[in-house]
Amino acid sequence: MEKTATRGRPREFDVEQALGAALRVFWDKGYESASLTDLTDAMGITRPSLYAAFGNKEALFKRALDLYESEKLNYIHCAVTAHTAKEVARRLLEGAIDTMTGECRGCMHVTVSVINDANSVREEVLARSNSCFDVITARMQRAADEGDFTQNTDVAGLTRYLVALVQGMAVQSGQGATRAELTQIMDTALAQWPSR
Amino acid sequence: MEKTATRGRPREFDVEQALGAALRVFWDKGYESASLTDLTDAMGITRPSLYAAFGNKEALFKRALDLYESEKLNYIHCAVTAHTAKEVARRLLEGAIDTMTGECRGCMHVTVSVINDANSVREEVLARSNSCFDVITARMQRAADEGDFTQNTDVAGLTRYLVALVQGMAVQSGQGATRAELTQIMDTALAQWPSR
DNA sequence: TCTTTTCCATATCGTCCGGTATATATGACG
DNA sequence: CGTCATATATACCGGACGATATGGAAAAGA
Repeated sequence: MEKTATRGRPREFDVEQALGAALRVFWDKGYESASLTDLTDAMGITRPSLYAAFGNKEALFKRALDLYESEKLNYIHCAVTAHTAKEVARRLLEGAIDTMTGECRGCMHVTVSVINDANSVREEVLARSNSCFDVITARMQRAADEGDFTQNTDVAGLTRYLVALVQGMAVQSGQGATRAELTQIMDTALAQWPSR
Repeated sequence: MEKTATRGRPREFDVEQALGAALRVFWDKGYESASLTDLTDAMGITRPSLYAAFGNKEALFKRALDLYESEKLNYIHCAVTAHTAKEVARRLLEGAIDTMTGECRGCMHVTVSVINDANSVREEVLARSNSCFDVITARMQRAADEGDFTQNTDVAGLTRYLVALVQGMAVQSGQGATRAELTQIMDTALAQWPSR
């Protein structure tokens, strides 16, 4: 999609690196609270360079969101390949902990969607958040069909429950919880999981 | 604390009612995203009236936070009076659902604390959030001392787990989850609870 | 009624916001 | 080298932000 224009003065900064820096800012502050000054400072570029490379703040955010999902939420698609529902849950919670104790705290979907602001970006994040939910629901439904649960289990409820745990860990992580404390949550949940 | 000055022209609006309106705005939008225009529109007063009655935006927020805790989070102090740990959990989750499906969605503590902004108000909210956590921890520790759990239970972990569920429900509620969907989460959690 | 006190309405302050116009620097191509 | 296309740097735009100065309206006390 990027034009490989050789004509003219070449760009002095690395677009992917700048995008990574922008992601970290949005991840921390959400959309509205991340100012252009925050962004350009973190990206090490000037305002006109940002607009030339990405269009505007909203387009930059969507690019950052794509990067977030492909690099930071890939653990979800990885987790659903596990062979049992409990192993799916374990990998989901572990993946969440790894992501949330890495370069930034919390979850970008949560951070952006929690504020009931009428900004255009929230709808996009909600849709993507629901998409993650659907992936897990489908996997849990398969587990139910395969007789993976010890008792009659409400699949939608169990999925919502699992996602709520991840979102709760995101909140606590953003509030300063350590990796050990997040692991306590995971261990407590897995000790109660309704299947082998 | 309010001066009962009979001298001069009396105030034309009801302070408590205006405070309730301000609470709903902060509850929806958090601190920074709630503009003075949002607030005065909802409160039905003008800017100078707001400043005369409450001092400034930050002071108004703290007053609203007090109101939120005394009117909306009282279910926590009510829940910990239950006789078993499981009943405590049930009342906590039920109270959370009731609060989050009332006049506003989500949890004000969550909304304000997820944004990693350096504003002065966040620290206050984090402290109060931790205070809620401590109340539940103390109750769960008592339950453990009274032999309330079926297996050896990590009290801090179980508390974090329970709080994570409430916070996750807050996130989903803010994302549009219905009361029935939140109840699914509660039912799933209680069906697995590690005690009678 | 007159003074005092406080409230309300309007208009405005300085600052930061997202976004851009203008001018200059730099490198590819002929 | 000269030309052209594009990047960068500076300074700026209109608008929204939190907060206030100012002036008139209204009610209590003398």
